[in-house]
Amino acid sequence: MTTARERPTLEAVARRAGVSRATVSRVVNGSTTVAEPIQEAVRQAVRELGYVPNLAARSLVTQRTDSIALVLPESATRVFSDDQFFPGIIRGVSQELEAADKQLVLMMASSTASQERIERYATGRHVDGVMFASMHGVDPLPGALARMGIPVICNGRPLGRAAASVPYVDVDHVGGVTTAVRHLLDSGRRRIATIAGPQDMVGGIDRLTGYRNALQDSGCRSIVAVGDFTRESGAQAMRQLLNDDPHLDAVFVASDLMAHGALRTLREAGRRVPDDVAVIGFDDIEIARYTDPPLSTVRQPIHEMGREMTRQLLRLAAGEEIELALILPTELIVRESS
Amino acid sequence: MTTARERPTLEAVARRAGVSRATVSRVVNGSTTVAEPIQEAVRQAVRELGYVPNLAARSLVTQRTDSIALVLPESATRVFSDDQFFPGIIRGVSQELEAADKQLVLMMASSTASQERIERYATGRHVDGVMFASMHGVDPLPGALARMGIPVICNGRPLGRAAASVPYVDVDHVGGVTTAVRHLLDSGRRRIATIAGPQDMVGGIDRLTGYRNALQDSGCRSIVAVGDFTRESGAQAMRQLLNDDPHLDAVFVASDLMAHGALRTLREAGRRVPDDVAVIGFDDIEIARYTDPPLSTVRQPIHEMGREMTRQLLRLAAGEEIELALILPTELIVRESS
DNA sequence: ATGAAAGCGCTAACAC
DNA sequence: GTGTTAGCGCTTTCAT
Repeated sequence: MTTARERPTLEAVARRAGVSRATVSRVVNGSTTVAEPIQEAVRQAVRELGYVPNLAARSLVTQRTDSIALVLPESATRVFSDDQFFPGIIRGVSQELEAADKQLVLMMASSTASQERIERYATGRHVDGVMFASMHGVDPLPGALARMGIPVICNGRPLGRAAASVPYVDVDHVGGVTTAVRHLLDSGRRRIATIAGPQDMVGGIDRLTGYRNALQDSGCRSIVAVGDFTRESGAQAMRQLLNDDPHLDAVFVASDLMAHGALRTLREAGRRVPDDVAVIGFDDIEIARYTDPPLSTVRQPIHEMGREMTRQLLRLAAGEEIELALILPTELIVRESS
Repeated sequence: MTTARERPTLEAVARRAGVSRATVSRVVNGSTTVAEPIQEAVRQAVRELGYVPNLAARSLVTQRTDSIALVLPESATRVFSDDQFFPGIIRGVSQELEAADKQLVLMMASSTASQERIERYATGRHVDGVMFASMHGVDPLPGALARMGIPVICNGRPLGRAAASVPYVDVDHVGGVTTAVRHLLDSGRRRIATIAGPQDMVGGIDRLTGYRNALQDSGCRSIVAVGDFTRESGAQAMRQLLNDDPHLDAVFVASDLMAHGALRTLREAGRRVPDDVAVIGFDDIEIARYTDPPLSTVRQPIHEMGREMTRQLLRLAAGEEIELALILPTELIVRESS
């Protein structure tokens, strides 16, 4: 049943239609310089034989594959958690790729083995370009691929040397956080803590930097706990902060998911939000509108970032020059608690 | 920076090492019939030139690509929701593929355009085989690919004609549900309702069949509401059931996520679980252990199903014969409420 | 053990 | 407009 039945080639179609291979190729690829009756004859032969072009052969000569990889250096468990970052990026990417009629190839890589397989896959020219998102630490792969002449773009400024050579799309973490912390200062808060994100990810690092910058000018001291962007880590970090400074009156949390966990801890500890403690998150995920009280947050355009990243990569793959960095704006969303 | 710098070919490596292309090919592919000093010379040339084999050229001659597609005919939003089915399957698939050193290519297809792109991709021999999961309605693609001689396997019995020709891996929905409903009957319940899954998916259909079968022998009448496997639809369906029969004393819910929603509705309606209404779900997702009360459920081995499906596909791709259907057992998990 | 040579199926000049 | 031809980069007999 699955005997790889002889599949018809261009040659076979050409014979059947009584034309040359070149003509069949033209028709298949939609060239207009073929007489209508011949086009029809070819199409019929294609139909009768069930001909489908062999992509390997095609890309061997065209040097294109019309597919693009999105690499997520995360475990499947993490990618499919309730962190809305991943679906946001993927939807943005899919949308642009669909418009360009390119195929998305999604690759997750947690183990070293899978990283190597991805490297082979990309350097072997299986894809026309590679996008990276949710990167951790100093990843050598983007730089390595770029050096081999493969179009590469990162979501989030890459850490390490790659930052200077691999183009990226990111949001203005520092600006957004600064605005948020200033807002807290302006509303009279003085003991402003933060729950930072993982310090091996650029989002985690930059948002902590933003917090520190904003406080520096104010004379307030910084109070820091670190989470890993999960809800549970937010709850845990909040407990630690309350322990470190029971009198804190505000907290900036580097992700809404962590902020959600932090709200739970605050409630358990009998603190009223925002009366006793003001909370501002980051991401503007759906759930932020439904927490009690609704969460003020810094909105970052994740979906737009996915789209923009894709557009940039396609330009790169088309041989155009692009900017090294494209930074999208963030926006403080203040939600009055009811 | 992204000038697709001339990439070295076998030819170049051969010249540099002073051997023939054939010898380089042998070394690169790990043939043992090459003298050690020559092997070393070749490896050095490969290193110096940064040679990477062109996969398109290779698969043109070998007729293999060493990559396998997993097609999910769902939107990204759905795939990345909190339905734990997707990560379970994907983890199982990844694990087996990794062991076989094959690359996973994940493809989501909601629109017609993306379905066509996937068809081109697979028929164009970009992958050595295709797996389908979470299928809706009668999907012609699996059968079409199989007819072209492409190894195909489905997760869940395909609906329509494909059921007879495309091999699949599924769990024993009917058996599991029957056991569950019998358990309710045995514990004295007589007004047993069900919240069914979507009736365009085999899981939804078969679980409803199981429910009907089990009731048929008992003389109890069936009370049915239909959801779409989401939590919200479960809450909604439960409201309808309570409306249809305020005196129902049990409900079998076709997924734990819907059961979670149903529990909420029951609580809101002032029904005690399990005293007033017994609830049994399906899936045994993590959250079932933490609901109030903990949820009895039918466990299906999703991760194992992903692994088994992959193993079967790899056998198929290797030219072996496989069974048309492989059905994994389900198991009733009874959780005593505290 | 190594090399020569024949393709794999397709596209793209270049002729006509 | 259509056909002829020369590869794309690799593997794999078949000689040696």
